[in-house]
Amino acid sequence: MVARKLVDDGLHPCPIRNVLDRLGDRWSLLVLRTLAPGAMRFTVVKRTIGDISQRMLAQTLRRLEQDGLVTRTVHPTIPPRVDYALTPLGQSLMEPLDALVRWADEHHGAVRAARQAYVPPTAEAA
Amino acid sequence: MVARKLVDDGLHPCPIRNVLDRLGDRWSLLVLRTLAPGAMRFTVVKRTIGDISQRMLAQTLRRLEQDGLVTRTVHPTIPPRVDYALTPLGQSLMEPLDALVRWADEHHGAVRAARQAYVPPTAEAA
DNA sequence: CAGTATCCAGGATGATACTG
DNA sequence: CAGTATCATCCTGGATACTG
Repeated sequence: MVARKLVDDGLHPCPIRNVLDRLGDRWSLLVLRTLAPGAMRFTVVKRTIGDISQRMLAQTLRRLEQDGLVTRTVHPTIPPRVDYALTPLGQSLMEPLDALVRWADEHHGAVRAARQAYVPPTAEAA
Repeated sequence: MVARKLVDDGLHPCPIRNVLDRLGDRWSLLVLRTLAPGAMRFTVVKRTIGDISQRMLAQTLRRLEQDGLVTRTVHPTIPPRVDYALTPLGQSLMEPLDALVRWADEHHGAVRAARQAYVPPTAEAA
């Protein structure tokens, strides 16, 4: 989802779409899952995901924090150190999320196969 | 997810991201859920969702069909009639999907509250 | 009815550079 | 280290018009 301003008030009339739209961006779910094992520093999250830009990670973490899914803890040291962790709310999301991931894991074979076998409707020239 | 070409080969190295990226667009999950009760005509799906354009619905249905989640049945009548329905694979997705929706339904209150209470880090001028 | 083709705007994302 | 600011890009999705 995507073109709709993801950063807006998040006030889609339908509460489900309201929440799901946020998780539907490219990184939220991934970041959430990365944090699942426990608190982690900014850089570690970045390295773990690999192909996320500093900008996107910061932005995503902000939104997750804003939604109450993640906490941000600043350690006043030099160099600075900031830890991110799931809140109880964030952890409660892990369960349904894991279920979805499990589905993806179990069925991606079928999906790939379907994509392979797919013949566009236009070719109905039988 | 979003900026990445959703229509690409869908060959993200990680199978989970590969599948999830597809479902992460603005309409897929919604269309899937709309079809959950049973086969439905194009127009009915469109009306049920309400705020989806003809273009987006057609495109979304195509992708779902391509991924083996939905079937497309053409009745050679005039005017034409096309029914869409979930495949067994599509139905198997309903379960984890419902779990996610249930989560959203149960916790959107908490999320909204968090958004309300949120104070951006910059304001740390205590 | 069920789509497809085209045009267009907004926005999500990435790269780069700079700061505390 | 942990960000923020800015710039450029290119995708997503809406609107509209046309077809079988």
